[in-house]
Amino acid sequence: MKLEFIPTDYDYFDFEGRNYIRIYGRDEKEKRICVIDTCPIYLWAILKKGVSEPKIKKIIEKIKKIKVNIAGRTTTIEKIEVHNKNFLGKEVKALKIFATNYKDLHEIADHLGLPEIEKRRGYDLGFITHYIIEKKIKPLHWYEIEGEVITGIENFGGISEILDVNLCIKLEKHKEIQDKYFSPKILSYDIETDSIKIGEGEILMISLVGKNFKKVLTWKKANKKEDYVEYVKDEKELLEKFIKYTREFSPDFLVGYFSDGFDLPYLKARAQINKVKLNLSLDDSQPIFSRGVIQTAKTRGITHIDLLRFIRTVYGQYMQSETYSLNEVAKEFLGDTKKAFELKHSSKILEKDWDKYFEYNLHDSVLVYNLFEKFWPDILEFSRITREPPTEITRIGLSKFTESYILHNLEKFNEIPEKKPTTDQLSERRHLGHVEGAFVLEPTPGLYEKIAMFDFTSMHTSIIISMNLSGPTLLEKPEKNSNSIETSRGKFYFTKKPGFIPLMLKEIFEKRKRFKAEYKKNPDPITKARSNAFKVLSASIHGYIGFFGSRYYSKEASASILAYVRKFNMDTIKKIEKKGYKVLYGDTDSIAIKMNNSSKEQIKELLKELNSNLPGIMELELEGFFERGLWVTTRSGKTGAKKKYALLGEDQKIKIRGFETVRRDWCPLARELQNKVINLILGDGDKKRALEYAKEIIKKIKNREINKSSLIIRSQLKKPISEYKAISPHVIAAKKMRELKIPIEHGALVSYYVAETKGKSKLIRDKVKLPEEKGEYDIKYYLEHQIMPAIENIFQVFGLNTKEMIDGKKQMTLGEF
DNA sequence: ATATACACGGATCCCCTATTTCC
DNA sequence: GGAAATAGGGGATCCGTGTA
Repeated sequence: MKLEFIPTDYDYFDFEGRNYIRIYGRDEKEKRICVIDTCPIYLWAILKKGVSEPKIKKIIEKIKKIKVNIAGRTTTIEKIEVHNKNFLGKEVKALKIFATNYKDLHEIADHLGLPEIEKRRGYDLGFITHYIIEKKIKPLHWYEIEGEVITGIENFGGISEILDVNLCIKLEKHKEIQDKYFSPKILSYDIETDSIKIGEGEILMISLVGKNFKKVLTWKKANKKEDYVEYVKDEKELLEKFIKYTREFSPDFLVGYFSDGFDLPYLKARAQINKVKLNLSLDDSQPIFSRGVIQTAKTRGITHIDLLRFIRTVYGQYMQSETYSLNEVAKEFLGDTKKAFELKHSSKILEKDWDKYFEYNLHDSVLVYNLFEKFWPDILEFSRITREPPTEITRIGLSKFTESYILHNLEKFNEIPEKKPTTDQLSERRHLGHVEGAFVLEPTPGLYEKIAMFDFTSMHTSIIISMNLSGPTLLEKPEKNSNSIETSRGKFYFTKKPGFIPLMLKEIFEKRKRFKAEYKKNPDPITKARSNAFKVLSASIHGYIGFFGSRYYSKEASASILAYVRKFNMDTIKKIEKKGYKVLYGDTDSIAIKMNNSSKEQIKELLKELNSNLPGIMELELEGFFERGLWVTTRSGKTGAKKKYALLGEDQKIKIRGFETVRRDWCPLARELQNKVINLILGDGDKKRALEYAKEIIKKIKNREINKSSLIIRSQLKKPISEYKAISPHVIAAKKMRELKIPIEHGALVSYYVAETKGKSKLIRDKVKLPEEKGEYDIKYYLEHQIMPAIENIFQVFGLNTKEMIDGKKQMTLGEF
């Protein structure tokens, strides 16, 4: 049997003591295929230098006798080969030890404590990763495969009987073929329940949305019945129908939003109560829940994806949304929002409102479906680039992205993979403390005209590549013809012989450049996603090297990268100043210059000259020209504030960084006022209006004319309530919520306002009230702690003392500017 | 536990000293 | 009169959220 095949998911099973992989996917006719295969299973034993040939032979004989008995199976050594390999960039002689079961490699490694063996590696990758590296059947690539169709009970104990696929094939041959379009079958779902606590209330309804498929399953009958609503008898039937429809639709991806943490655990809990088997996987198994801090719920074949987790890791840092609620995220990426519906306990929902609830529930699944379509190119590209299946890459963090890429690309360098750090190493690394980071130039507060902004293109990345920085390229002692850098942890030397990490990064960097250009020439979601995936990967390597949990961790390399970052930025600033320009500000990789009377051409000429002196692939770029820029003092008023500025672009767009107006832990009133003030000053140059506007707001606060919703302060609970050492206002708000039985877990966003209270306490936390709580807002607090701090420093730039603004003792005139 | 460091700024914590209160 | 309680100042620390 010969067919075209694209893998979407992998799992594995044991048969007669050996590991077999199961690859789920589709053929060119969109039929469901399961491919069964196995691969050589082995680990590496790196030999000490200078072990003689006869000695090696002896060791091999010894190792061959190793037998491991675990969990009722016996794993034996199949064969041993001697190879010349590289480990951390150095040539080594290593034994490739083949065994029958991947899970037992760890145990075998424990039996290899021979004096001639230096290190044991390559047994901790996970069998699926190992298989993909070994056989190169990568997720979401097309293959022409040949194999025997498995039928009947003889093969693997009747596996084909259980699997709900069109065809089950034992792989014999495979060949990667030219990429072609693949559109996965998607089914999104969302549940509505009577309690937010997992399993505590009944599931009221479940919506399902796929291509040409819309359904809301419910046991609650309403007045008006839309076509998509299907009534069932009770919760048990609701669950059964959900499973039935899902299996019938047979999607590649079953997609939810926060469904690892809510929908699927809830379904599991209710299924248990109702004695229903939640067999959503193609092998008839139930979702597997892992115990980690963030719960995951994995299914096989019909792959469960929690879209929230992917969006959070990949786009979190770049998102405008202040929360990860489906509503905000959908608004940002789709321009669509949830249907308005006030969630209540089912007993309190009026008869006439149920059909609205159904519509609301359906629309949530529609949003999730559309979001998945939007992010599918990203999932596809990340999966292809890191060679890990979607079920993994939608759940891992940035360090794992990088690590997967490295592990899957080691072969080109003949490298043996480094192992994960042990618990001891982890605590040791964590105790090393921080390395000195980037340099930030203190600005002189003021309003400036005509500004040019320079920045280094992918600064950390280009430094790693240009200076050949990484753990394996670090030299133990100084050598001639090496790069060296003075850091806070001493002077470090790096070989000039290109290391595999800088080389890999160079490839990523060049691909990123190429795909970015491709995207600009031919903008479509795929080229955009590809460009973005390489951008994320490229930007994460530096963090990965400095991350204590990584396989290729190096504090020395991390310190050196940052030392170079400081050096290049400071040197460039000095050179610019030498040319007679004033440098207004600089942060890490950026430099803001006052243009004075220079033309744009002259600035570009300066840039060209600066670039001619930069090493390797390093490049300084023109970020843009700006008409005006505003820098303020810190609250103490003694120094210029870093990481806080506003720029007016030539396109009249205002770019605000760091100011309270961009921070979600300030009340909307203060944020909007500050935004308005900055806009008036920067855009129209209208200080008078800005001042008047501020005064108006102050008056309104005093007269209690401000709507409470403008005064709500939001803050995230970053850990369990009990772990807080300092009981701050938002912790009190969280405690209040808990008292009201509103489920509150860490990670939740807490809202509150500061109210006037009778008590004498000066602590703000004693004035905290929840938004629903009755009370009058505290005029003094909002004036002194929200409004004034947001605008004071800005007016101060113009020499205006705002101290008297609140009590209005002194009438301010424009003359004071 | 799940990429890094720098930075701001609010609020509380904590220690010290001065003042007030209580017996 | 003397001990204990309280107030207030100020630096240290905690905490969340930004920038890069």
